[in-house]
Amino acid sequence: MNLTVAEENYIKSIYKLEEGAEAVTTTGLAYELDTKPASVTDMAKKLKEKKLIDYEKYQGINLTAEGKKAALHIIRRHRLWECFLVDKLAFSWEEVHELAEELEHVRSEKLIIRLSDFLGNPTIDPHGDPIPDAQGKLGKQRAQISLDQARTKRLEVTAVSDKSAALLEFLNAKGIRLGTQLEVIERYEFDNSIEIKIRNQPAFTISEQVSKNIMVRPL
Amino acid sequence: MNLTVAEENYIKSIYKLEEGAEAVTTTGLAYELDTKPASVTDMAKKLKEKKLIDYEKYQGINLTAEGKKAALHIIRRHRLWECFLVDKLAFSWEEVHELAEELEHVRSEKLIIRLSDFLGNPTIDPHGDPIPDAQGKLGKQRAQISLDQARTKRLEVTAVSDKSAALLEFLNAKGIRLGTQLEVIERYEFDNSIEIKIRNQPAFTISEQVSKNIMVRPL
DNA sequence: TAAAATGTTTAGATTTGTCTAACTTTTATT
DNA sequence: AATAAAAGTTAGACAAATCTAAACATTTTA
Repeated sequence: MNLTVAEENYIKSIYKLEEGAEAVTTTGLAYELDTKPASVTDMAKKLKEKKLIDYEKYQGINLTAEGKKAALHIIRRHRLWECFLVDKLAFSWEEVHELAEELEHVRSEKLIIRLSDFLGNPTIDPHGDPIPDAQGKLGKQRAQISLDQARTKRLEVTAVSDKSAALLEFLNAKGIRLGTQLEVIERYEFDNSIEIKIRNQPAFTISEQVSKNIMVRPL
Repeated sequence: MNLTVAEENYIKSIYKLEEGAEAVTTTGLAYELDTKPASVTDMAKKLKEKKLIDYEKYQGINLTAEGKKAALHIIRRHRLWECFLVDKLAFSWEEVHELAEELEHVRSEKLIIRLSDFLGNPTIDPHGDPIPDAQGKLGKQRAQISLDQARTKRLEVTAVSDKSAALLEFLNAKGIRLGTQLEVIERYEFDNSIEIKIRNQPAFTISEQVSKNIMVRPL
């Protein structure tokens, strides 16, 4: 299956939205891809033709098995390049998403296998997301929960679900990275903000916007 | 200056043909890019508009100073990726050209600077070609001469000018790589073939086709 | 349940890069 | 120098990916 860059981006975004359990709507996908609903409808017809998605007029979009497999291969490439950029070229986690968006479209099975070997076949990327293997299989993911939903006091950061430079820079500034251990001091119901503390540093408060995107596991 | 992938490929090919001292003709460029003369004429108008080439109807194509600078940056990216593929991912020299053709179009100054650092700021690529620096400057190139024109008996291979997998695989098979020391045993005028010997191995004959593409320096 | 609001699709246009076929200019040949 | 051949250009078409504006379908809400 030979996909264009645009097709690959659609497949990846559909996969992402499907994971979030929402039905994939024309508008939602347009928003995700920063394009217009009309463009999504056009592309949906093409991807249906290629049997990568199930699509009926007005009925939303879903990946077929084949589409899912394609998505996992693209995601594998993306996450391996992110590892390369952080581990080998010393980029910080907020810089790599954009670059990996471009590198991921270089299609060579051999390149990706060698890159993975070179990196020591990593299983998670710099944001804590799991890397599919060469067959497109995702290792069973540790049960993750977002910080705003966690109900224990002591937690460890396992991933970040929003990869925007803005959020990641904020987390850098606060000293929050993968593996950081947190203690929840207080939850404020009126705005769902949370007061947290890292080690012996002074406590600080983060908004629901932020805590929703921090994935944690209980300690 | 923001170039499309197609524009970058044109600029790179024009640079290559200009180096070969030939005037860059519509047909020659079409052949180099595996496209049609009509397409070249179309693109020439665009590149002239962007002031990257000098072009007048029927008068051939030449890079402007700005065009040359752009070309050198693209070539820098290409050659650095080739180094990465060979040095870090253990690809052989005949495999990397194609992959680098894709990787070179990821435009990020920072990425390329870091990649270069990571590789130890190499100055020649796996085919013996010099790598332009971050300012687009080419280190003064060692005077190179092709094997078919060399007139001394003992020579060292410094570069290969044709990067096709076919030629490079042939050279692999014969044990010819960068740095290989050769002795010319005989030159046959009727077909310009050359009999050469490596170390203590048996002599063998190569065609003019091949010897034209092996760059050497006298020992 | 009918009207309004929201969401989706279609139709037609645009941009980029390409092509073929016809035409023009330049170069080579007699 | 006239003409033939080669090289280069133009015109018009096409595919991919996008857009706007208008039409259509579904969902919400009053």
